[in-house]
Amino acid sequence: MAKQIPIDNNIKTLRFLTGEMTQQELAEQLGVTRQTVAAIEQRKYSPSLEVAFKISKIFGKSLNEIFTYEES
Amino acid sequence: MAKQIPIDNNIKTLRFLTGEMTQQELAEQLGVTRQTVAAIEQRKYSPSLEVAFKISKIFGKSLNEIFTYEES
DNA sequence: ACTTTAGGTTAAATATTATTAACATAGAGT
DNA sequence: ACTCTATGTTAATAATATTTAACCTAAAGT
Repeated sequence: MAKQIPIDNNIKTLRFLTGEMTQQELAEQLGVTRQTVAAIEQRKYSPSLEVAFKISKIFGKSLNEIFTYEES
Repeated sequence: MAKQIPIDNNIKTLRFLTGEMTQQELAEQLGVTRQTVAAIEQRKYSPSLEVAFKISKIFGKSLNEIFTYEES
């Protein structure tokens, strides 16, 4: 199990609430690769603010509704 | 004038609304350097989500109250 | 059994963000 | 005029995010 970063997200849940959207479809809308979406969902690393904003826009949620910062 | 990234912020304003906080003081609270704070304020690049969350916490504002994404 | 699709995972390369040190300017205070 | 303090700026480097390609498994459809 690889190390996780301290920022959690509910992208995976939101994908399924949005018509069974696949990682691939989300990636295309974001302009990133499928592996990047997978890595973000698994908290391998946190996305750039720009990608975070695009995700936020796609799901119609505020940044804070999607991402949460877990204090160490 | 160097290129600007598409994410705006009002960190500079918030610093002054918070007891004349300097870039140096903010940088120390964030655990980054003064130059990083200066670069972010001038939109040289957007901060990592983690740094963005720390800024958000220091000023007691949501991410969307501090950062805005400007559509191209 | 075969094929397709979704997703997990890894390694190596590239792009972007952040650090450090240095030098510059402008304003305030003495 | 001199001295701080805050800030802007640049170059080189380090750290992190993202890409690309590859291989793997599981589930569903045929």
